[in-house]
Amino acid sequence: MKISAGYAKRKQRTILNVATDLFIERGYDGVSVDAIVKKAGGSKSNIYNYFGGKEGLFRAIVEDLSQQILSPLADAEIDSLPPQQALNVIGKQVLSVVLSDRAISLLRIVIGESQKFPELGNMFFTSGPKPCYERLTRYLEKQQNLGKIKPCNSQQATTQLIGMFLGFYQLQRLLGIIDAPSQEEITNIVDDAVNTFLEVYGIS
Amino acid sequence: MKISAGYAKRKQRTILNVATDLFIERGYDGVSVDAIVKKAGGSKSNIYNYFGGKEGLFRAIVEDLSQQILSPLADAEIDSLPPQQALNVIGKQVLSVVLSDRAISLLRIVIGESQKFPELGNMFFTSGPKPCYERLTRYLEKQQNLGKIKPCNSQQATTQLIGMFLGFYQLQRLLGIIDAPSQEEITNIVDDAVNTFLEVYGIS
DNA sequence: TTGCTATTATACCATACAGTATGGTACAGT
DNA sequence: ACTGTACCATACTGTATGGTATAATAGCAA
Repeated sequence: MKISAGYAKRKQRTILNVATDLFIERGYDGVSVDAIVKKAGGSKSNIYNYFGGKEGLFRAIVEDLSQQILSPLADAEIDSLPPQQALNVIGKQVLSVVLSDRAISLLRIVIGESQKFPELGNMFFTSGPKPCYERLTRYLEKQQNLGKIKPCNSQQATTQLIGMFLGFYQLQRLLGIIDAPSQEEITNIVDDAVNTFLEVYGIS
Repeated sequence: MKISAGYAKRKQRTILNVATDLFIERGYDGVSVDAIVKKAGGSKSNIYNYFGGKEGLFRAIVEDLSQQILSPLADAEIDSLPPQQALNVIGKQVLSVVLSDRAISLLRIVIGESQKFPELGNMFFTSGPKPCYERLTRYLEKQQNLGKIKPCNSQQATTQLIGMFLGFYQLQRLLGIIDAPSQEEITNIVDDAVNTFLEVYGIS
C-alpha cells in the first residue's frame, strides 16, 4: 500500500525531532502547529495525517522521548555486584539521567500538562522510575537472602535510598534554582548516600 | 485620594480568590481573563487597573498562595525538642504540607510555567522549602554541639533526611500517580525515615 | 444639589491559533 | 506516457484571547 513508505517514515522522524525540540523549549501551548511545519518543512497535512493533530503529535513525542531518555534507568547491570558497588553504580545512573537537562525539561512538560494529558504521568513513570525502583527492590531482597545486608523492608529501604539520591536536588532542578550537577558532584552525593544507607542496612 | 479604598481592597481580594481557584484548577493558559471577570463580577478594567494585566494577576496569586501554603513549613517549633521528637514533628509538618492537594497543584503550575515566569521558582522555594531546610540545618548543628548527635556535615544530613521524607512520594504526586497520603501513612513514612536517620547520626 | 472619581457593562480591535479545503506537483508502478 | 497516491504550499474558517476604549452608572465630598 504505502508506495513511498521510506519517505513517509523519514518525514515522520523529521517532524518528531523538530517538534520535540520546540516542545521541550517552549512547552505545549508555546508551540503552534505552524511553527512546527515551518521548521520541519512540508505542510500541515502531514501532522494531521501522521499524528491526528497537535495532541496526537504531542503524545507521540512524550512517549518517544520518555523511552529515549529514561530507559537507561532500568538498564544498569547490578545483579552480580556487591552492595557497595551496586548501589554506587545505580545511584550515579539515576542522578545523571534524572537530573540531566533533557530529563528535567521533559518532566516539566509532563507535570505541567498533566491536567490536559493525565495519562502521560503514568507513561513517564513506567518508562524509567518504576522499573528502576523495582529492580533495586529485587536486588535488595536478593542481598538479604544472601545475608549481605540486614533484613529489612526492601520497598521502604529502596524508597529511602532513592529519596536520598534525589533529595532536594530534583525539586530545585525543576524550579530552575540549580543547574545540572557535574559528574564530580554526582559522585559525592551518591557516595554519601550509599555510606549512610549501608551504615544502617549493611553488614559491617 | 482613594475615596472608597475599602471597596477596592475588597474587590481585589475577591478577584484574587476567584482567580486562584481557577488557575489552580485549569492552569495559566486554561483560564481566560473573561472567565475570571465573569466569576468575580465587575469588569475587566479592574484586573488591568489593580494588577496590570493577566500576568501581573498571576504573579500576585502565586506569591500570595506560596506564602499562604508554604509558610507553615518554617513555623515548626523544634529548637527545644530532642532529636527523635524534633525530626518527627518537622517531618510530619513537611509531608502534610508539601504533599497536600493544594501544594501539589501550586507546584505543578509553578513548574509548568517556569519558562514563562522564571522568577516564580525562586519565590516558591524561598517561601517555604528553603527556610525549612535552613532551620533544620541549624537545628542539627546545635544538636551536634550539644553532643546529642554525631558530628557530621549538617547540610548533607539535612538533604538526606528531607530526601527520605519526600522520597519518591513528591514525584509520584506531581505525576498524578498517587493521592495525598493519609495521616497514618505520613506517620509511618516519617517514623521510618527518622529511625534510619538516627541509626546513623544518633547517639545510642 | 453639584461635581468628581471609581466601577461597570459592553463593544471593539488585533492577533493568534487549530484545523480544513484546495489546487497543484513529484513520483512510483505499469 | 498514463494514473493514482502522497505530498506541498497556501489560503481560509471559525473561534478564542488579551487588551483597550467608551459610555453609562453609582457613590462620595462639598
